[in-house]
Amino acid sequence: MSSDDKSVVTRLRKLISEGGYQPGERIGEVRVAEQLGVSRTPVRLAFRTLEQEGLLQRANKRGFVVREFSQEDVLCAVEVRGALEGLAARRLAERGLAPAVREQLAGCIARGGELLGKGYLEEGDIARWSELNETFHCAIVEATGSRVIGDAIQRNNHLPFASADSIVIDSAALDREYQKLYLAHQQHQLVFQALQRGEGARAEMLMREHAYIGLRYGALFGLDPEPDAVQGDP
Amino acid sequence: MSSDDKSVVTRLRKLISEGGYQPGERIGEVRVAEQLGVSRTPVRLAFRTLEQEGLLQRANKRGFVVREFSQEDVLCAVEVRGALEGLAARRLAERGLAPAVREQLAGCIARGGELLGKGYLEEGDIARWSELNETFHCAIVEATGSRVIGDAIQRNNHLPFASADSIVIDSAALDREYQKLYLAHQQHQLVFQALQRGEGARAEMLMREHAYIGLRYGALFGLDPEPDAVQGDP
DNA sequence: TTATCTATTTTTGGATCCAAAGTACAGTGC
DNA sequence: GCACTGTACTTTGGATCCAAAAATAGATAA
Repeated sequence: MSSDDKSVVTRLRKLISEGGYQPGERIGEVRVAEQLGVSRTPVRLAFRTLEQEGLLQRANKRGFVVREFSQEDVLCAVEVRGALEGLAARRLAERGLAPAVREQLAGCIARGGELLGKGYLEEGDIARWSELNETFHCAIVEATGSRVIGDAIQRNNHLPFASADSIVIDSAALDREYQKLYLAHQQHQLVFQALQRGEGARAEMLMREHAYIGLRYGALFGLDPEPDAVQGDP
Repeated sequence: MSSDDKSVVTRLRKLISEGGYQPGERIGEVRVAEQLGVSRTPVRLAFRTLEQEGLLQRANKRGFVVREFSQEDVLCAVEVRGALEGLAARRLAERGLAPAVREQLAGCIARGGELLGKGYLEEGDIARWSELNETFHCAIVEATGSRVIGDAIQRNNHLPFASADSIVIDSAALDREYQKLYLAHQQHQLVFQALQRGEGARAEMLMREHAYIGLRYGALFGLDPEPDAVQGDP
């Protein structure tokens, strides 16, 4: 009753990640069902999905608790993504870029250059970057052909702060965020270069390093010296 | 009715991987429910879990189909495991081996040496190797501390032919399988050496290469020149 | 003869009901 | 006063029921 008809899994995921339930807290079916205005059945289904995604954890033979993520876990998730996207990039470089993919990646980079060419960042730019960044990363993964790597990345991305577009946060320091995005843009260009030249190892390593951008690159520009937000809202 | 009380997910996973349902085939709730002697509810729950694991795939807005895996998919899954276990090994090497872990790994290697020391392979040896191999790999992953990498590997392992102990098959050519296992044993020793010395990059690369052993090493010993079993029955 | 529209049937998704397992609380005995 | 046990309540898991959506088959018209 209380909201739109987005899938229960999505809504519950959001509910958890926005702090509706604290990490480590027990999460009950009935309460969630009431909160989402549905019966217990879809909630139970969603619990299983979220368990597999790693957001929920089976409590001692009895129900689920919200999984808590340490700094270490977030780092691991980022490194996992780096490893997997690196793998995808290497495979793509080794097999050669299909023209369509080449086009798509070039398009992303062109749009990125446009976006950052004016030398500063506006409010809407963040969303635009996020979108093209997403497209860039997805294009590389999808070009792998097989869904196996993509699925692995997808599952990992459900963990908090693991996905590729959990970068820009501090919209009060847009000037410094600009520098970070510019560096990201340059890394995209380098990855693209390596992919075009068939430099598999280089593409892989660039992609792996690129994964750290949301986690370790803030320090370069005086941003978030110690990021301590672990789960949930920006 | 028709079987023991193992979890529905496990039984259904086995049912699928043993060819009860063909890859690409639509899988219906009612039929599975009847086959397993349970109601539709637990089957629906299991479907969601298996969907996340990648064994099932949503048919366009209507039910599920059994996912089909190409040779390419199997290769991808193996490479994903290599990338992730490599990551785990690197982290472990960089952080140093805790004495307990060192002990456990050394134990695995000692048992492996014992097993292969006699120069040939007996029937029960395969199960023994499988068990110690499992222990070795798990120990490295678990020593990472964070569950994130372990979960990612675990999920990947549910894909057919992806897990670390899908190696030995041909029990009619035990002599040649012996050579493969011996090479695996040597690789374990090298990984252990690298871990002890804190050689992160080496440990990672060794582990990545080691992942191929179930897929590409048969050719060295005149085994399975073209493995074409993909999903399910031999 | 074929294509399209409609009706029936099949099947999934959601809600409710029932049983079983676990937990908490209270009472009693040592 | 503390511990143990029994009972009641909470909560999950499984089964059944109902509705809605899609597929299939049939019929009619072009």
